[in-house]
Order: sequence, then C-alpha cells, then structure tokens
Amino acid sequence: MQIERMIRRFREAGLKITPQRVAIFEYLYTTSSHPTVDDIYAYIAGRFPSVSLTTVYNTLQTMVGLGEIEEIAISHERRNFDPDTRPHAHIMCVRCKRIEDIYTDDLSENCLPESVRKRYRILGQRIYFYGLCSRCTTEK
Amino acid sequence: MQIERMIRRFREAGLKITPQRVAIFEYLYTTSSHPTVDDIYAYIAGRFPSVSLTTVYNTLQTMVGLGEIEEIAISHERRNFDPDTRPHAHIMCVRCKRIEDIYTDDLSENCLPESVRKRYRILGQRIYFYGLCSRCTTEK
DNA sequence: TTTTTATATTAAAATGATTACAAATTAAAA
DNA sequence: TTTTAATTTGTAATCATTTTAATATAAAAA
Repeated sequence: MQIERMIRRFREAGLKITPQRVAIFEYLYTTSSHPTVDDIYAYIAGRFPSVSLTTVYNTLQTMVGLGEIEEIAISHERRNFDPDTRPHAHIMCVRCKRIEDIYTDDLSENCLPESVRKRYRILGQRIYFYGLCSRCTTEK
Repeated sequence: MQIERMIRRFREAGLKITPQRVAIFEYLYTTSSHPTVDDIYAYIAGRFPSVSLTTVYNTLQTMVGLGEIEEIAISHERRNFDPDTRPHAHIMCVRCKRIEDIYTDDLSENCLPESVRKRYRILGQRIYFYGLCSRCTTEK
C-alpha cells in the first residue's frame, strides 16, 4: 500500500516515523482530491490537537524532495499537493476552484522544439486547463 | 504600438490614463522577459519615487482583467506576468528561475479528452516545462 | 480656462502564508 | 533502559498581498 511505501521511503532516507507523519501519509493517500496545506492541517489537527503547521509544511517538503508527491502550481491563490506522481494534466474550475485529474497520452513532449531541448536538461512538465465546470455554469 | 493600444483599452473601459500607468505599460512592452511585481515596481519607482506598490498591483490586476496580460503560474515562489497573450508555452530553469517562451503548434488541445470537454466550458490552458539551462548545468 | 467630480494614488495598517528559531519531546539505536 | 540525534511545537519573524481612508489628479463640464 502507498502508506507502507512512504514509511519505507522515509526509513531508507534515515528519517523517523512519527505518528504525525503517518497521519499525513494516510490523509494524502486516502483523499482523492488535491489537498492544500490547510486541508491537511485540519485533518491532522483532528487527530493530534497539538500538531503544528510547521510539521505539516516540513513533511510535505520532505515528500516533495523524495519525489513522492508533487506541488501543483495551477493557481497562485492556493498551493495544492498531488500524491499521484504519474504524468497527468489538471483542470481547475475558475469558480469553485476544484481540481480534477486528466489522464491522457503524453502529447506535450512533442511540443518542445529541438532548439529548446538542446539548451535544457528537462526535469518535468505541467499542463493546466482552466474552465467552468457544469455545476458552476448552471448556478449563477 | 502596444502602449497606444493599452491606453486606448483603458480609455474604452472608462479608466484614467495616469503617468504611473503609462510607465507600467512602457515597462511591460519594452522588457522581453517575464517581470514580477517587484521588477515592475523597481522600474516605476526609478521614475516616480513616490509610487506605491498598491498602484502596481492594481494596474496589473486591471490589465489581467482586460485580458491584456497574463499571469504565469509556473512557480509558487514568484508571480510573473506576460504581456504576450498569444498562446505559447514556458520553460523555467529551476536554478536561475529564468523563464523563456516556447512557441509551438498547439498540441495540447488534443490532450483534452471528450469526457472532460463535455463537462467544462474551457477558458484557457497553460503548458510549463522545468529544466536546467545550459549555463546552470555547467556552473556548480 | 476654471471648476467640478469621480477615479486613482499614496501611506499605513491589516491580513495571510510561509519560514526561522529555540526549547521540549520522542523515535530508534546502543 | 539509556542515549542521542532528529522531530515537534509554539512563538516570532518575514514576505507578499490586500484593505482602508485621506489626498491628489485626470478628464468632463461649465
């Protein structure tokens, strides 16, 4: 399971397994959405009332560093995290701010001209779509 | 010229043409790069020492609202603006943070499956690449 | 040209997100 | 069980952005 995997990855990196960290793993791999720091903090605080935001920030940063979760920069308003590291795109409703995954053939590689590819060591890519979801199109 | 166009657009929208706003237009359409709020503020402050950051924020927000400039969400660290509204992708060097334009055939439209397209009114899209530029690959 | 008025600018304070720090706690090795 | 290094916590500091209210000004009206 994903949580076991993260525990193993942390151990391998010489990091300690704390209940707070495990709770963060559980939240990330149990929620299907794309939580913000506050989403995660709210959940963890429900189980560990004394948890500090710093712990959440630190753990997320460590996981990003290990390549186990990704930061989604689709909006400057919020910082969302994605525990799914398979290549995929995202779409955000500009009204309700909900983010959805889009799995698709990886076309964007082709979009990178040789002239650019020559001058960079490519490390990653992101594709974001913006729109109005059906619910927000109907409501006024 | 682009600056005249912006003046016209502001007039049409019933907004006033102030020297501070014109200076911001000039900076945006004279610099080829992707300035941050602070880049713009630094330049304007050189010409109007008493200019306030609020004015820069307000003007940029108005221009985004008019669809004349775009916000680049390539990184959470910085908020970059792009006066080029033609569809194009961006690549950022993760070390020196420089952002470059990538003009390419619009492939990413294909990447949006019918099932998603049906449920959204699509308003925009962004493609970002991350890499190490040649300069940063060499330097240590 | 002068007066008027609505809008824009400014400065300062408020807010919100993130980071830094030092003391107390704890996981895990010895 | 003891030890030790890493982690957590709470607080304070920092940084970006927004709000607010008073002042200044662009542009329309006289």
